[in-house]
Amino acid sequence: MIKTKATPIAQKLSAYMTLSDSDWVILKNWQEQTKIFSVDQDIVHQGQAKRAAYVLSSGWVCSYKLQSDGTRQIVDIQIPGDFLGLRSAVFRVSDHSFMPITTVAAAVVPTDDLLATFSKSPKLAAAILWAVSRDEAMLVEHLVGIGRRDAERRVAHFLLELAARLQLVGMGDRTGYDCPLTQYHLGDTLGLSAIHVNRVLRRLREMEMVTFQHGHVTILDDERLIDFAEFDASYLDQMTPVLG
Amino acid sequence: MIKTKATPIAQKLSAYMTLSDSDWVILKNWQEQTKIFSVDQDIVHQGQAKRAAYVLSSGWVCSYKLQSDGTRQIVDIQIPGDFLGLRSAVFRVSDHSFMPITTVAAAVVPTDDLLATFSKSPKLAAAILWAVSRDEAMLVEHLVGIGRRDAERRVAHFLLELAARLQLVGMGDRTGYDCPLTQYHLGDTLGLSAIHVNRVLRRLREMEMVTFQHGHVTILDDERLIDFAEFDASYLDQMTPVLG
DNA sequence: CGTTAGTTTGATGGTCCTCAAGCACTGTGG
DNA sequence: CCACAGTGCTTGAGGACCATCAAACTAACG
Repeated sequence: MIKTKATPIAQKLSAYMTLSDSDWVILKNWQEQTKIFSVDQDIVHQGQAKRAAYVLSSGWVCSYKLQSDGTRQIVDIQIPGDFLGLRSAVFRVSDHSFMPITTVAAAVVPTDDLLATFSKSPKLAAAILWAVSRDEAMLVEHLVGIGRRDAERRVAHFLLELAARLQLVGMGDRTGYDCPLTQYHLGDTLGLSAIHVNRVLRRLREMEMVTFQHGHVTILDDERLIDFAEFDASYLDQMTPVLG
Repeated sequence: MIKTKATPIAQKLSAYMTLSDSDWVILKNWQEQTKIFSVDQDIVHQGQAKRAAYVLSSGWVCSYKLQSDGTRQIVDIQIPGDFLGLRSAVFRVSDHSFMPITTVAAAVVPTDDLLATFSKSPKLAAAILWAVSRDEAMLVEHLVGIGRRDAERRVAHFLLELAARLQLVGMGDRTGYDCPLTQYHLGDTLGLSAIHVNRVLRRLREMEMVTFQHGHVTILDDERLIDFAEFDASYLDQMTPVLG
């Protein structure tokens, strides 16, 4: 298999376990039907005749919940290689909404295909379950961050998590990554006001640990930042399966 | 089937879908091996020869994460009928820890039995997946609460969620329920200090909406409380399956 | 009857929000 | 080519919300 042509999802899953040739073909076939979403155009699932999940092939998405007073809580940020609406493909949940942050290309995976994959390749099924499990671990970490970390650690931790995730799909390295999020996105993700996010970013910059300017996150002092944020990446990659 | 002998898990799942006689038997068989945990004795999964999940039959548990500075974030509260360590039965995740809040009786469900159940009864499998999905919806709602609700709404919302969950297993009604949580538990769950929780509870009491005293939550004004907390129970029960 | 766990209240201060305004950059239409 | 609007970033001032420290009180329990 030619690795340079690997889709983000294939890159991500193969970092977790060795995929067989047929697995690669299955993942490649998922790319057949692709949808494009443009910015600020809500990705809606309701009322579709055929229920489907998506896999992001390019672009960023956020899943969020709106409250009656107009405030928004971003629950999760999706980057290429991430699933989108996997649960809502199986359950008719009144769940969160999705909104593209950039222009997005997403592969459509019909529920039937997904279930077929599960029976065709138990290994791939395990890999997908791993990805889902990882998402939930991130959700827990997110909760801990908002509940029990101060603003600076919260921002630092989030930027580091993004770094780790992006590296897995080849969209960044130890020195940094491109990031289309605005300070409003950061605020709504971390339970802070955008204004406070700005001040926090300034302080982190002054501490010469990380900068976030012009759509690019630059990690100046890897080690000190990780130490400061008490970032422990184990929740992202130390998950090994019992079965398979 | 005699409903009075129903276990909490059976009660909960049957509220969601009609279970066949054989399903009831499977659930009953899960009760064969039961473990007792006493208060403050951590429930640990690591290093066990045979991996297993638990189903709470009585007592309350909390799952939490500790931080290096000593603060604790409670991620979820488990009540009778809830699963415990379902994911960590399948994945070797470095996940959160569990601690009993009261003395706890938990049915041990070996991973093998669980997987066997999935193939034996697709309907029961769907019901279990529903329960898991519901847990994640609660996690999301928890995140939104901590991120974007003020302390009073946060407490009110949490007490209402507990009410709804407990009613499903017959441990409470519209007027209230017994609750073994301390104000420290509430604080660590909601990202508040226990002291502030106390003040908030006093205010809610003075507003004559809800009281929490002597281990009992009394809902004084159902309607006004729901309105105040902007509590929308749909994330708890409006989830219907696409399949099955 | 002393000990411990949990609740309650007061005082003080810090973190973070809100309001307000200025700045930089981008794309658009006259 | 430039005015202008729109979006996002930046900084300041003032204040609300909630944490922390301290201490008294109550209930449960051996």
